This record gives sequence, structure tokens and C-alpha cells, in this order.
Amino acid sequence: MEDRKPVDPPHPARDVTEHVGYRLKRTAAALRGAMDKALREHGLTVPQYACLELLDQQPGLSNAELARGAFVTRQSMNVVLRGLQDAGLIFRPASADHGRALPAHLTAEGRSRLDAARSVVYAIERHMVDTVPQRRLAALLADLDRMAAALGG
Amino acid sequence: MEDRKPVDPPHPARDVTEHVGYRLKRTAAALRGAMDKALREHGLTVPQYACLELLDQQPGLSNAELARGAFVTRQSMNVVLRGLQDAGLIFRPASADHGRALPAHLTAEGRSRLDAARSVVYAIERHMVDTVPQRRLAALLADLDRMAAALGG
DNA sequence: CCGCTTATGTCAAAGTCCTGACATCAAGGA
DNA sequence: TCCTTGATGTCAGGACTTTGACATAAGCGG
Repeated sequence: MEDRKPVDPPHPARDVTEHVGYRLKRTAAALRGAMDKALREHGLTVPQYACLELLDQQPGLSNAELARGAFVTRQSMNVVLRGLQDAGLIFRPASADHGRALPAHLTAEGRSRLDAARSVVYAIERHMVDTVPQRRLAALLADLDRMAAALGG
Repeated sequence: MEDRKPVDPPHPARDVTEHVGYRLKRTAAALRGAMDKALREHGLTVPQYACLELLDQQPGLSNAELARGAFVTRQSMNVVLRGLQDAGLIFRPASADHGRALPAHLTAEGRSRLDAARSVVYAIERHMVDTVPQRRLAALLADLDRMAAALGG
């Protein structure tokens, strides 16, 4: 145990840029920026795209459920939904049959717009993921999950 | 039917929540939320804390340099700096001797506030990092770096 | 020396997002 | 039954961030 010569303690690195949190934010910011730039050419924002993607895979999600899925508040998701609805990309019934939750669904145009945007987003993600060794990918996903769970995500 | 065949293709997972980008955003959002809640008790926002941390390790950074380090625009960082300056946590000379960049420095109060906030932030990060197996940590950092670099971060 | 490029700080305007608050609705227990 | 709890949709206000633009200043090559 005393053969350990580095003066700096291994855990709290002296440089913040060495911290996991900093790297995490850095990578997330880079991904957000790349997606933002690519989606702008398709007339979509990142939250809008996330909303469409969620609705494609789980039709009928309510505003609150979409908000949790996109990691924003209900209020923010509400304006996103209004925008998508005004653009004719999604459809919501005027009133709910059960409870207050209004189930949202993609329109035909919404689905085609999503397909177009999906191709560029997937290309970005592919380019990003291809830089990590394939056999580490599962571990990476698991680690991200564990960290999120530890923080109450 | 055969035993447990991988019906879903391994690469473009059908469920967005399986994508690396989604997990990344999820984890980053969880960390941001935890930090936001903890820092609020210290009267600091996350960008303000990031700014103090950067200035502690690299005194004399300019507005633009801090903005790049905190992954925000120069305009946003300018607002952050004004707030920190009004609160007496940082100090900037009124005019620059060389160029237009105004080097910022922590005040004594800024340093003490940072020390207090740092303890809770480090506790959060420690709790998060402790969930990933120690021998994977270096690989995790490397993978995050590679992904950010691939995206031009 | 002069023009060009790059980088910086700043301002104005808009958009985005969150906090706080309120009313509604379903479910469960006293 | 009542009513407490939890979840949802919505509104208003403010805080934060970004986009676009402009003027200034250093570096460089002609």
C-alpha cells in the first residue's frame, strides 16, 4: 500500500476537467450541439425530435409522460407539444375519456418528418458510438445507467 | 421457436431509450438536477459553480475562455460573471492591459464559497462514480473523451 | 504600411426553460 | 360516503440561454 507514489490522491482529481461529471457534461454538450445543428435543417429542435421519437415508439403518451421521457418539465413539454400540434406533426384529442391525460399520436406528416430527421440523428450517434471499442459498449451503457440510478434519475 | 434469439438488431436499437445518446442525456440530466438542488442551498447555480471551479484552477481566465470551459456562449458566461462580480466572489480589472480579454480572479469570499460548495458537489460525484466498477473507470473516461472528440467537442 | 482574418467583449432581442401556484381528476383508506 | 393523497394540465412570472449583430484589438501576409 505504501508503494503508491503519486502525490495526488486518485479520487478527487485536482483538475476538474478530469472529473467524470465534467467529461459527462462535455460529451452531452457536444452531442446536443451536433444534434441541434443537424436538426435545424429539418426544422426541428432537439426536444421536438425527442418528443416525436418517444411518440413513435410509445403512441398515446401523455404530456407528463413525455416530459419525463425527455427530461424536461411538464410546462416545457407542453409548449413543445403545442408547437408540434400547430405544425401538424402530432394529434391530441380535445378531451380525455379517462382522467386528464391527453394521449398524443403522430400524424402521417409527423411520421415522415421523424423518418427524415432520424437518419441524420442516427448518423451522428453512429459516428459517436463507433469511436468506442465494441466490446466496451455494453459496459458503457450499464455504467451510464448505474450512475443515473445512483442520482435518482 | 428457437431459444431466445436476438430478434432486435444490435446496432440501431428499436427503442430510443437503448441508445447511447439517450443514456448520456439521462445521466447528464440526473447529475445536473442533483447538482442544481445541492448548490441552491449554497446560493449558487451550476454555471456559477463551474465558473468558480475553473477560476480556482486556472486564475486569470477570460470571459471567452470560461465560456468554452463551461460549454456555454460568451454572452451567457458574461451574465454569470456579472452575477459573481456583484456578489463579490470574483474580481476583474476595469480595463485590460493587453488586448480586450479581462482576466478574472477569485476573491477570498469566492474561494470560501467555492470550498463549501465543492464538498457537496464532490459528494454527489463520488456517490455517482462509486456505482461503476473501479477497473472500468479509466475506460469510461476514455470513451467519453473519444465520443466528445468525434462530435467536435 | 495596409488590409485581412481571427478573437474578444458587449448590446439588443428573442426564444427557451424553470419555479411557483392553482384547479381538476382518479384512487385509496377511514 | 368523505376526504386525503398523488398525479395531471395549465397559467403567470421570472430566470436563463441563445442568436444575431457590432466595435475593438491582436496576428499575419501582402
